[in-house]
Amino acid sequence: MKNELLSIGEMAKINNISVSTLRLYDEIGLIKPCYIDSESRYRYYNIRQNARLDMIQYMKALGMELKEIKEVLESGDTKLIESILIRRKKQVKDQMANLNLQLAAISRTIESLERYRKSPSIGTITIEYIPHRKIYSMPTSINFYEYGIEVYENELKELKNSLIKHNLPQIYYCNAGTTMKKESFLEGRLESDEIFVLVDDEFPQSGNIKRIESGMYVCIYLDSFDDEPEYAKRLLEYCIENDYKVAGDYICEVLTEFSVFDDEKRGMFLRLQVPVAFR
Amino acid sequence: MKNELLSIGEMAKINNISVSTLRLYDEIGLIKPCYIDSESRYRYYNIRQNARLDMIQYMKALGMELKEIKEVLESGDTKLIESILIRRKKQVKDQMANLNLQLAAISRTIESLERYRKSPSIGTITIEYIPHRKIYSMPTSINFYEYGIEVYENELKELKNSLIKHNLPQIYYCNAGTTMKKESFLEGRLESDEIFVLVDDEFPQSGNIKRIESGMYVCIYLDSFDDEPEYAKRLLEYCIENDYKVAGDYICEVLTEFSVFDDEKRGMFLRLQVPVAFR
DNA sequence: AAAAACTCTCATACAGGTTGAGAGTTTTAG
DNA sequence: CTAAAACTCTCAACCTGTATGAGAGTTTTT
Repeated sequence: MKNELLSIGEMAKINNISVSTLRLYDEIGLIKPCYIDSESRYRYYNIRQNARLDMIQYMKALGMELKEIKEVLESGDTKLIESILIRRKKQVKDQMANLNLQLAAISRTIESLERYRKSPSIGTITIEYIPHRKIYSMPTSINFYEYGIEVYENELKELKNSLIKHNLPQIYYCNAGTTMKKESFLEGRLESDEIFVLVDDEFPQSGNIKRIESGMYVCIYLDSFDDEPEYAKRLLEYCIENDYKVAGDYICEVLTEFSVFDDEKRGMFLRLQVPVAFR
Repeated sequence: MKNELLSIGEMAKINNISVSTLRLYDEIGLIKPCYIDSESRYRYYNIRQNARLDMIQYMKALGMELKEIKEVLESGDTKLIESILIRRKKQVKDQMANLNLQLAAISRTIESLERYRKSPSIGTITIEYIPHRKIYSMPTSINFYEYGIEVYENELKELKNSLIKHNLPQIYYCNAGTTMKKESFLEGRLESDEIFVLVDDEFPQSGNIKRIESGMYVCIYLDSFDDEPEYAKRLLEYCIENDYKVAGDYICEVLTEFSVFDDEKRGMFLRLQVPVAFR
């Protein structure tokens, strides 16, 4: 080692960086060794070059790309740095907003899984208080009860595309459901009305957002769409037998949907529900 | 197109995903087309497969890796999903903490640049109120005024390594500085005392953190370390001439450091300062 | 002078795709 | 029915910011 000159390994060590990273930076011209032995091709650095390397690491910590860093270092233009930083600031904010959504979605999913494990067995009928909910919904264009799962899938796709088109976070797309008018339900006709996804309070307000009021609901649990007609019937019968007055529209809510068990069918856990009033 | 079957392009379109991504998912076994024409090798999907694709996209939105998603889908174990989600939750939180630091650092840097542009010309002497500051500092092991920039660089490196060793965010490493005892300054001896980086209030408390009190400071601006001795002398002379009583230790503060203009020297903007009391 | 430690170049791998070439297949228009 | 348009196939390369490793050469230490 010549006086004042640092080998690549030394330079790497004092800067807490790897040797290969230094070689990469040399290659792309971010920071070139101040001397290269013409015979051995060994790279040698001067300790003064730390300043530049610090700057590189600092900009990297700010989340800038190597390309941008190079550009900035080459131009020597503080205006350019600033504009990149301002852009970056926005990026970071977006990322944070995104992570917040993710976090909320993860929590919801974990809760959903817990509920799945603790949920009553298929066919159980309960009378429960359900807090108010917000939904993002669209009217169904076809009554999918008549046409089967394919049509339902299509409607769901459209709902999803609508989310995308309005630039809304798709991450909510997990707890979905459909509604049916009270009248249809009471008359035993299966006529889909709306399809929706549940959203939480942070969801941006928009035209398609509705609120489902809190209240007492009579519910029945099941695990397949195929069984919906039969279980809806049971639900209605139960209401009549027990003299509950149906007070609002019928909802078929997907509590948990983990299609991990089967490739073709939605692995589901559903709760059919109607709000009731006590006379 | 056969009835009920979707070509890869159609499947891609209704799921807002690219054709090549679908091919990739096929290749890694995430989702296989339900039918492949044995002659043309064209992939065909069933609309029911949307369920699985939805799940994949949902998990992706949760920040899971494709590998993890595959694992989960193959195992069909909700416990596994949950453990991955819990791990992921922690990751997301860490990332957010990181982004918060980044955001603060970016803001500081933008401010720093603004200050740089608006700063007085070299040699200007000012008397200003400076709010209190927090620093992360280490005593200098050698008086680098005697040995020059290389030694300073080394000290700075050690400070940085100390940050890393204590697992502290390196992102603060931008506004650095050194201090000198009041007595040394008054006697015109250049003797370095401490080297530091400025940190903000969110910085984790630790043994090396000190507070520099707010107050009135006499300051002189310059743009190179090399000029420090001369400008420190001028600062002292100014204090004496104007009968300001030096009330504390001397600080050499790096306001802006953008070594974009030169490979070898720190492109700097410095402010030498001493707190003063009015008699 | 030998051994240990270091460095060189070149190649490969990672994730999660995107892009493109060149060939073959299906659908549509006339 | 045929030609053109649109689609799809495979295979390969590219992106970022490194990490890892092979095999050869160089420097430092013993």
